[in-house]
This record gives sequence, structure tokens and C-alpha cells, in this order.
Amino acid sequence: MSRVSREHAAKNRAKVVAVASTLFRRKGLDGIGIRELMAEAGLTQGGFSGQFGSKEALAGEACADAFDGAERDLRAAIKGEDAGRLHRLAELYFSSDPPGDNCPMATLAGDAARAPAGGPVRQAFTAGLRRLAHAIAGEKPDDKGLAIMAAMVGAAVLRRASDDAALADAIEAAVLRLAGTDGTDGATS
Amino acid sequence: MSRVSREHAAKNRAKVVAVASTLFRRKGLDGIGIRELMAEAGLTQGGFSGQFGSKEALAGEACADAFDGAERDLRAAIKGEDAGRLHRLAELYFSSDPPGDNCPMATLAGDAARAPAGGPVRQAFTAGLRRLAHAIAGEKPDDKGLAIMAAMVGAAVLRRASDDAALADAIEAAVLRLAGTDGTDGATS
DNA sequence: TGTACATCAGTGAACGCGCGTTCACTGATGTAC
DNA sequence: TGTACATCAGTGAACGCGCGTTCACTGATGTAC
Repeated sequence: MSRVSREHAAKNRAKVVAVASTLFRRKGLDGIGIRELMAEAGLTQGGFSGQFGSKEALAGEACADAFDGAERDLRAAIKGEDAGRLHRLAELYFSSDPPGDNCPMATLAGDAARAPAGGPVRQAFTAGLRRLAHAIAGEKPDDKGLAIMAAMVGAAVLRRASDDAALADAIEAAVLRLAGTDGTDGATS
Repeated sequence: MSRVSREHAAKNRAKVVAVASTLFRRKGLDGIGIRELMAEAGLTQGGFSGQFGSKEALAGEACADAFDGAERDLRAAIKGEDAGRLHRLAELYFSSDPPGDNCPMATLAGDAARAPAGGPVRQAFTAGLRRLAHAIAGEKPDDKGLAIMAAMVGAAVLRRASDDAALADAIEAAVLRLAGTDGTDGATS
């Protein structure tokens, strides 16, 4: 197969971004190479540069894609809810396996922190974080929502980095409790 | 210089661990190589294997060292405090530049998450996390302490990964407020 | 509608580089007598 | 205390590997007439 219709080419490109979005989150930006990524999308490494230019550029697109998906899921999950919104959100967040697994805040933060400031990855992460903060804590973000968001991310990050499942469970339970009590968003049952 | 006294050799070894502890936190485990690390300690790459065996082994030691320092600082900071302990802690945590910079929970979590389960890095991270959780939230960790710890880590991680200082400030302010109000640890002034 | 040609998505081999690691070697340190 | 020797911390060059990237090439697609 040497040339392919424009339509098919666009599909291939989107497939690569989708694969990268998943695998970069799971293995880290340095944890998977172009060859493996392209193979996972059914292609070979040779076509990569023509489509994306550089690994960093693909990483930026993949990061943006990950935040797109996260925001979509999140808005669907809390649609129409008001009281107990944060508690419901945290429940959902911790129910994936491992918790927060497809959350780009938890899975890409380490890579984004070391990516060049102003580069595509940092830009995508920054824009995505802003959107999620608004989705979780409101357009003019309120303290409670922002703090719970940080706590959810911290809990997910710490679980993924350590081998103590019991401690990770305890941390998540603590965050859930914090999200479900105290002030405006309490009364979950 | 070819051979060196045992005392001097021990000092050299400790220097390498200290350098690695700092630079791994700042640049990530993949962000700095053996050559540069050894050079920073005033040595050359050749002596590395004899002392540490592998980069992974050094990373484990460096991670443990980072948690040692963090626990020491933390216990010193909250020594004798009771009410407002968590608020004081969060204030301290966010006052470094960048916030949480020398906190191994925030700076090494990304690397530890991708390190082999059961390997030296994960083991050191897990043990260190347990100790910090106890130092922050008590021997039988209470919910409030654990949740604030997670929120502090999340806030630091998100700041480091994004370029939006204003949003990062807002998140930290939210966490500080959460640590200073609501129940047992309130009344900070 | 058919034909001739240019385009370009994708291939697979190759390049260059930096990394972790190995190794023969050096010579001051530490030890045995 | 002095002397002869073994030890081993540290050196610097070299090795092997995987990575991101480049490039000549292919042949179906899309276009011009």
C-alpha cells in the first residue's frame, strides 16, 4: 500500500492521534516510541514525519485529544446535577481502573512538567487544565471545586506512583468524604 | 587521582546520591544521565557501576534520600503545633519556589508511576509516602490530613505541568482555605 | 467519458546521536610481615 | 617502624542499543485536458 485516498489518510492520522493519546497516558511520553505507536495504528514509522513533523508535535495533539475526551466525559457525568456534584464526580473519578487512569491531569502531568515551557505539550496541558477547572469548579472557579480537583488529582497520582493499595484507598476515601461534606455541596444521599 | 581513602570514597558516594536526589527531582529520572550526574559530583562516569550497579539502583537511593529530607523538614515545621497544623504545613509547602519543588511526592510521582512495580524506585516511593502520610495525618491517618496532603500534591503537580500561574495560584489558595477551615484544624490566626 | 500525468501517503532501510554500561588500566591506600 | 605487595576507587575510551528522524522510492489517487 503506497498511496491512499485523502479520506483514508485522514482516518489514519486520527487513528495515530487516538493511539498516542491512550499510550502516552499509559506509558509516558518517553515510554513509547514512534515505531511502536505507528505499528499500533497499523502503519510504519516512515510516514510519521510527513504527518506530524515531530514526536513533540504529536504529543501536543495527543494531549489536547486526551483533555477533549476527559472534558466530554466529565460534563456528561455531572450534567444537571447540583447538590453532591463534586461527590458524584469524585466517585466517578475513582471508579476507573486504576483510578483516574484516563485523566490527563494525573497521567500527563509528570511529562508536561518536563516538557519545554511554551512548547506544544505544555500549551495543550495548560489549555486543557483550564477547561477542566471550569467544568469542575464553574466558570469563575470556586474554592471548593478547585481544592477537590487538586485532591482528586493528587490521590490518583500518588496511587499510581506507589505500591501501597491500602494507603491509596484511604486517601481516596478521605477525598471522597471531603467532597461529600462541608458546606455547599454536601448531603449526597 | 586513581585511588582514594575509604573515608573520601564514602563522601564521594554520598555526594552522588545527594546530587541525584536534587537533579532527579528537578529534571526527572530520564532527564539527566549518569555522565552529567557524576560530573556534577566532581567524578567521571567510569566509577559509577562499581558504586551503584545501575541507574535504577541509584534512583532508588536518591528517592529514599529525598523522602528523608522531606520528612525531616516537615516534622521540624509542625513540631509542637496542633490547631492550624495543616494550614501551617500547606503554607510552608506552597512557599517554596516553585511550590512543592523539593517535595518528592510532587516531583517524583510521575517517574515512580512508570518505574517497574516492585523495583527500587517504587519501593522507595511507597515507603516514603507512608512515612509522610503518617507525619502529616498522624500514625492512624485521619481523613482531613490525607485529603489535604493529596490536595497539596495535586496543586503542586498541576502548577508544575502548566503555564497558567494565575490558575495555579487560585488552586493553591483554595487548598490553603480548605486546610485552614472546616473542623478540627481551623482557626489559624 | 477516457487518457496521460503529477501528486503525495505510506514504505522500509539507513543515519546519527546519546544513553547506560563495560573494561583494561592507574596508582594511592591499606595490609601483612 | 619500615618495606613489599595486594586492593580497589576512580579514569577514560569503547561498546551496543534504541531512539527520533531522514530519504529514495512506490504506486494508487486525484487532476488536467
